[in-house]
Formats: sequence, C-alpha cells, structure tokens
Amino acid sequence: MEYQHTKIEKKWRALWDEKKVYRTTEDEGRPKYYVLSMFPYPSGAGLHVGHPLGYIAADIYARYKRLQGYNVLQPMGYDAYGLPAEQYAIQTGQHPALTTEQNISRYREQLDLIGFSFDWEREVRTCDPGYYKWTQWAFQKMFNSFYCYSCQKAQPIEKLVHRFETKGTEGLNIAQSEELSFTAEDWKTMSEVEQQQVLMNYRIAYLGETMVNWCAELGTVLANDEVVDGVSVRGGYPVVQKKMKQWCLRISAYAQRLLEGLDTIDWSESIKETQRNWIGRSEGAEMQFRVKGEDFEFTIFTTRADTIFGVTFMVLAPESELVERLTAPEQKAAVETYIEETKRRTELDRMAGKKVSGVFTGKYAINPFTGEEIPIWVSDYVLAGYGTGAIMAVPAHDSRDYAFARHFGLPIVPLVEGCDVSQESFDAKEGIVTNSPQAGKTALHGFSLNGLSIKDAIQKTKDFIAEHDIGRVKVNYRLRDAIFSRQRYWGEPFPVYYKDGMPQMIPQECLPLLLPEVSKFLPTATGEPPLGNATRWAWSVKEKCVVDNVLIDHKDVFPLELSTMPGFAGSSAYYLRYMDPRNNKALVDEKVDKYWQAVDLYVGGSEHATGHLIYSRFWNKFLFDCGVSCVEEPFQRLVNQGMIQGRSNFVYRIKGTNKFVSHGLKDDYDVTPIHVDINIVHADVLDLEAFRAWRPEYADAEFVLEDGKYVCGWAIEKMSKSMFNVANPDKIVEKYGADTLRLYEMFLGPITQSKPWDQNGIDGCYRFLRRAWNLFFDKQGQLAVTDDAPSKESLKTLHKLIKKVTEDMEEMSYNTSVAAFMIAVGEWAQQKCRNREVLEKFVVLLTPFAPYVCCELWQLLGHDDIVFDAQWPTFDEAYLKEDSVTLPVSFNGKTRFTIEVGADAANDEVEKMVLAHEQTARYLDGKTILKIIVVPKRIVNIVLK
RNA sequence: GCCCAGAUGGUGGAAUGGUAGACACGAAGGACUUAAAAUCCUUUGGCCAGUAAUGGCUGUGCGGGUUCGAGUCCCGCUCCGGGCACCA
Repeated sequence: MEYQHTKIEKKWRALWDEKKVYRTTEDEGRPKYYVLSMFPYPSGAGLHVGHPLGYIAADIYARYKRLQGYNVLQPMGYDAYGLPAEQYAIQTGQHPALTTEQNISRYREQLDLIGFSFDWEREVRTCDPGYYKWTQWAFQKMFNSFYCYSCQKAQPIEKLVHRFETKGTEGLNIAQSEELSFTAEDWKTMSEVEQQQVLMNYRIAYLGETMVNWCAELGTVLANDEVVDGVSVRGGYPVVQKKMKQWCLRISAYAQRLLEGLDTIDWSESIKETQRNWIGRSEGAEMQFRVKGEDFEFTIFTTRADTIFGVTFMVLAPESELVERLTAPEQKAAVETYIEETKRRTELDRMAGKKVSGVFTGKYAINPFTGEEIPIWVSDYVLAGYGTGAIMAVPAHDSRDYAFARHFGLPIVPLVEGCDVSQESFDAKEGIVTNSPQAGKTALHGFSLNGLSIKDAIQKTKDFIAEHDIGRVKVNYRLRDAIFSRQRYWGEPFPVYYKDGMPQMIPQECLPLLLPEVSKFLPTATGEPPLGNATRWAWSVKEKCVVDNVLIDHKDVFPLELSTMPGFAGSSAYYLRYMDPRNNKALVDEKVDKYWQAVDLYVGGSEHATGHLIYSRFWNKFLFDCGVSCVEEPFQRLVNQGMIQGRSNFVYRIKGTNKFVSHGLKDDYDVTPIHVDINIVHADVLDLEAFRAWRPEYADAEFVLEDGKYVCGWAIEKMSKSMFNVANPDKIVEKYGADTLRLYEMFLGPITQSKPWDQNGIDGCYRFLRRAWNLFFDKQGQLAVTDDAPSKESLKTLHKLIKKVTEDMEEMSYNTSVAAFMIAVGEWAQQKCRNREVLEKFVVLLTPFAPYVCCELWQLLGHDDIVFDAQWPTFDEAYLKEDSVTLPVSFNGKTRFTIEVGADAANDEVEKMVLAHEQTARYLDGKTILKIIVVPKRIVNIVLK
C-alpha cells in the first residue's frame, strides 16, 4: 500500500469528529494539564503558515501529555472584536458581526485541516453575548472595588464607605488617583453625588480625566501599548496627547504584585525583562523644598538622594500645576510663552528634537540640607506624569541636567571622588562620595556623606530625610493606569448608565447589556461615539432594566455610556471561561476552576508582552482577590513562538519589454525586479505556463532562460499578500498532507526563533513520512509486520529514539526530535526491522507530530482503540549500553593510539590499561607522567612533564 | 544611553566542558529510465599532500583568559535582533 495522505487524513478527520475524541471533561481521577494557544483575531486574509506554528507546538505538547495519562484541556476560540472589521464596515457598510462570522468560518476550516486536538465544544468568541456578559461583569466588579495596600488586595467598595463613615481618610493606605483628606464628619455632610465623586478616586475601574493618547484618524483613544513612536500600532496614524474623561483601570495599584509575580512563573527572561521595564519600578525618595520667602513647599522625586549637595537648580514640567504657583510676576510673560511653545510641539517632536529649552520662573527653592537658594526653572525635559512633575537637578551626575546646565550656564558641582565633569556628566552609580559641605557650614547637624560609597550614601540620606521630616522613602512605577474606553462601535458596550452625571452600574441581573444596532459606524453629528447612532440601545436578553420606574433605555433620563471596551477586555480572562464556557451563573464554576487551576502551558507571540500579557495578569490577580480565580498567576509557563517571515520570489523584466530574464543573467540587462507569486515557483524555478496564466499582461511574456530553466531571485520579507509570498497552509495540506506540514513547521528550527518560510525543505519531511510508512509494508505493498523477537539493534534504535523524543518534549525542541525520527527510520530500514513491538512504540512516539498517519498505522496494526489512548513508551538504559568503547589516548593533547575498554569500565581500570599498553612505554621514554585524565567513554589524555 | 537575547558550512540549524557541523535543504556525481518525474546510492566546512585508501593543517563574529581539553565557562570588543527611554 502506498502512503496516501489525502485519503488517510479525510478518513480520520471524519472519525475524530464522529467519535468526539477531543471532548474534555473534568476528571478528578486523572491529573489535569491545561495547554493554551493565544486565540486569534480572525482577519479577512485567513491563516498563513506562520499562524499555526505556535498551535502545532502546543498541540504536540498537549498530545504528548495526553499519551502520558494527563487529562488535557486544549481549547480554541476567537478574539472577535477589533478594529479591522469595523474599518471594513465603515468602508463597505457590511456589519462587523457578519464579516467576523465569515472570517471565523474560514479560520475554522483551515484549522480543522491541520489536525489539532482542540475541544471545539468549549469554543468562545469575545463578541458573543454569553461571553461578554462576563467581561462586563468583571468590569462592574472592578468598579465596585478599591485596592488596599496594607492587605495587598482588592476589596469591596462598601468597606471603604464604611471606613469613611467612621474615620474619614485618616491612616488610609490605598490606591488612589489623588491624595484626598477629609474626616468622617466631612463625609457625612457630602451629597450623594459628592460622595460618588470621592469614591471615583479609589475605584479600580474609574472614570478619570487624564491625558490620553488621542488618535484622530481612528477617532478613539488608545492605551500606551497601542502607541509606538507617536503613531498608532494599527494603521500608523499620528497620536496626540489630549485631556479627556475616560474609563480607566487602576492597574498601577498592582504594579508591585505584577513585578513580584514574574519571579514565580516560567517565562523567557526576555519577556519578563520587557514587563519589568514596562512596570519600571524605581526606588527613591520624595523631598520637600521650601520656596524662598514663602510659606510654601513642593515635593520632588529622586533616586539619587545622595546628590543633594550637587543640586544647582530645580526644574518643573511645563504641564505641572506648580508652574503657575511658582512663577514670579516679572517672569510670567516669559513662562507663558514657553508653555505655549511646548504645547504646540507634539510628542513626536519632543522626542525627535531633543533640543534643550527652558525658562526661569524667577523664584528660588531652599535646599533643605544647606539652606542654599536654588533657582527654579521650567523645562519640557521633565515629565508631568512621572513622580511629582518636579525634580532637583544635579548636573554633575545626570546627563539631562548637565545638558541643561551647560545650555543655560548654571553651575555644576561634582560629588564623586576623581570624576571628570568637564565634558560630560558622571552618571554611574559607583564611586566614593566627596564634596559634602564642611561641618558647621551645613545647615543640618553636620550631615556629611564624604567617604561613603554611592550606595551607602543614598541609604544614609534616605534615613536622614525620614528622620528629620524632610521627605520620605518612595517607590515609583512607570506603569500607568490602563485607559479602558474606546470611541468605537465593535467592542463590548459598558454596562453603565448615567444619573445626575454620575455613572451607575446596570443591575447585574440585566447583563449582558447587548451591543445595539446602529445606522452607521461613524461618530454622530455631535461628535459622540458610534453608539450614539443607536435608537434602541439599552436592551437586554433577559429583561428590561428599570430604575426609578424609568426604563434605562431612555436616552434623556438615563443616558448610557457610549464608549466601548478596548480589545484587551475580552482577551483578559478567556482562559478562565474556557474551563466552563456555557455557565450562565458564574464566569467559572468554583469547583471547575479548582480542577483546572490555571494555564500550565501558554503559547503565543511575544508582541503581546506589554499588552495582553500584562492586562491578563492584572485581570486575573483582581479576580484572584475576589475569589473567582484560585491561582494568582494565570499562565505558569509561557513559550513565545517566533515569527515566520516570507520568502519572496522575483522575476526580472527587461525595462520597456515583456521579456523576463533568469536570475543568473539579470546583470547583463537593465531590469526591474517584480514580485512573483511563490505558488507558481518551485525550488526557485518558475513555472512558465503558470506565469503566463497568472496575469493577463504576462500572457505573451518571453523568457531568457539559463540551462533551460527560469531561475527566480529571492528575498526574506514580511509575509504579506502584496508581496505574493504568503504560503497558504491549505495548499500544503493538499499537496503533502497535514502531517507533513506539522512535521515541517517543527523541523524548521527552534519554535522560539523567527525564521523565514522556505518551501524548498518540505520534501524532506514528506519523504520521511513515506519511508516511515514503508517500514510497515513489503515490496508488494502488503502489511509486513512480524511478531518475531526484535533484534538488538532495532531495540537500541528504539530506545535511543524514546529517550531523545521524551527529553525534547519538555524543552519543546521539536526540531531535533524530528531529526531523531528520521535517523531512527533510516536505521530500521537498514536493519530491515519489521517487528511489531518496535514499530508500535514508534507509532505512539510519532502520534503527537503526525496524528493522522499514526491513527491509520495503529489501526492497520490491528488495534481497535485509537492511538491517542495508547501509553507513552519509556526507555530502558540497558538497551543503550555499549559492550565496549574505543578510546583515543593522547599525550599532551595529541592522539597517539586507541584502546578498547568495557563500556562501564571505571576510570582507574582504564588508567591501568593505558599504562600497561606497550606503546605507552615507548612514548614515555624519558618523560614523566604528570596526570592521566580519563573522560568516561570519551577520551584518555596523558599530560607529560 | 540602559536592559535582554543572539552570532556555528551555500541555507535552516545539531552539539550535559569531551571526536564541531547531527538532521534537512541546496549542490555535484552515479543507478534505474526512450526521456522526464519519482525513487535509491555516493560526495559535500576550508586549505594542503596523495593515482588512491588516506593523511596533515585549519576552522564556531573579533581579542584575551581559565582548563589536559572551550562553540559551550570568565573578561574586553564588534555586529545583528528585541525591549525601555528626556522615567530624574
């Protein structure tokens, strides 16, 4: 029988489906394992070969775990909300739900071909009301919570209300937008709206007026991770800073836990580092500076408290509220002009220009240690959003302060022994501190840092600051709260209405609040988000929401929130929903959650490092605090698959003609390279007929060939439709089969690495499968498996293979496993091994990689059950042992002769043998042995004096 | 500027401190074939010597070091990729 992949794969696809082999249920009797691939956004272009890379790797692992006896959960779904479908809707009027639905069907078709062991009964779609009900639910829970720093967790807002009623803000240690201070009495006299406004300052999901990234082209605000280099990630449109009232998530409250959690999870160092950078923890101190001649103090943040004696000026951010307060009348005009100027410069200019600019406020601060007067300046190199928006400038030890001091001729005072600040600042945090003022000249208690290392000096200063009430030790984070509103249509609607201008949560029993139909997907005439176009908009599947005897669906009395949630909302807890996707009563049943716990292996792209992977961790920690998720970190192990790039092919048209010249001869002509569809090129050789048929303008193309062939040029580029280099998995499955595609994608190289797709290598994997198949059949095509005792060699080959593949599994170095399979099959072919025992185990080993052909072979071997229920074989070292080993013996590194010893010979045995060897005596003539090094089974080295 | 990860044949890539280049592609040669495809076999890091079997030298970005022995460990560079960035 010949290996017919099409027939086999068709047969088993139907059988798997019929027998529901991938259905997973909770089973207390078996250990669980949760494998998850990041769910895709179903784009119109369909899957290319890059997409399944991670899925295949995850699937292999899932199948391996199952063969090892684990109860494996491996679901799949769709991240269905997103901008492309909406942009498409704006252009064509096609409802995004429809486009999304079509794209999903296409994705499903493609995914089904490749033979994944997904339990499709657990499929989720973020745009499905049964799903986003729980996204809305989680949002409401965040609205109704605050973050307590003392107990390090989220708490219900009622607790805070109670606290305000009894103690006001006294001794409060919780996450907040700004520091408020009031007594219990104050609280009680506040109106309800005032109380709501106060609570907004503490809620984890809160409505805040903040600087946001506004993208005019997309008509929406964007989160920090959606903006790179001043333009939107999607579309590359310019983004400006704008103050707007928006829903935000107080993710900054979780900064420390997000940081600490990284040490408990098995993720690549680079992605952890990316998250650490993004969180940006910096330990320092806040210090108060008094303003000269006034009873007014302002606070600065510094990580270099030790440099207090080198402060020669202060700088305020232009946007800082302090600027107005700290501008002397005579400088008012100059400061205002400067601030106007900075406003006009966009974020991008500020980054690109890096021109030193600033203006003096006319006022002076008092150095709390020395009493010195320090001029206060305003400059845009200080950011309003970080720290306190004000700094103490130490030009000797900070390059930005240095540039500023040089530009404006301000003094520079070095504080580190032996440093040279004549050309540049000394930013290093190493060295011995000097130049503290002489005792007596110092304003405070003869405080001196001289002779200390910088590290010790920082600590000493911090201690001093705290003791003398000059300031306090403070940790700052770069991580900002996530802006949670988008002025778009295709997203989860907020379950929020407004009463007296204050947001109210739609009653939980009315969830989900469905996304309304709109007449058009653009903003309304009055500039409201697209949801403003809806006429009937607050409707619920269950019942109408009535408040104060008025239907909430009443625009004028209870306006609804018109923004929708961002893309990351739906993807933040989907792994929990997979555990219990049809549950109507809870996001996930407690018992079910206890069983599946968290994702054991998560596979996806590293581009989500500062987006989804942070939001999801935050979201899960919040749910953990609420007792919904039972594990604090949602993804225990993360593997980032690399990107697959495209390998484009080119033809070379001679300018002004319809004549194409082969790659090797192109230098003899004046040519234009043109991208050519890689599907009509095989092994870089162009199919001339297919090319003529490809496009009408090439119908009568002429060719200049080399060796009778047209050879195309090539280049590695991003895989994209416009470069005609998209390798389509369907086509490969058709030609070679899904098993070959799976093997080849893994064989390409380590999965974590980015690499170009090279169609040319795929034959090798196809050949391997055919050879493997042929092990089971004789020349006449009859099944030729025998029950004879296996030969020693074939067992050795087998156990070598089991060992290698099992070891590779944990590391997911599947490329070397595939190589091991190839070697084993080669060896068995040579050994003429047809032994059932050996070949059966081989089939089990190969199953995760090539499930179709293995099912077929397993059946041909006479099994009634499916190979997925087989047992992963274990290896026996005994078969791998050699009887004897040949060891090269070298003198001072040069090989002289070899000896043969037993495989498990001890070192001293080998040594004795070497010494007894007659050639040893000859070499040693007149020399002394310094040392004999025996490397077991490898080499013997004798060092001579 | 700071942080992280990497650099091995024509190509993708293998190598618990122990025979570098597994495996695959590509290339060259051969077998079968009218021919082609398919399949199979041989060779394939570089240089040198030899008719040949073979032997020698050299070789993992560059320069040092540790070691009997380094692609692997340490120090210093160069280059490429990724992250952060007037974050005080």
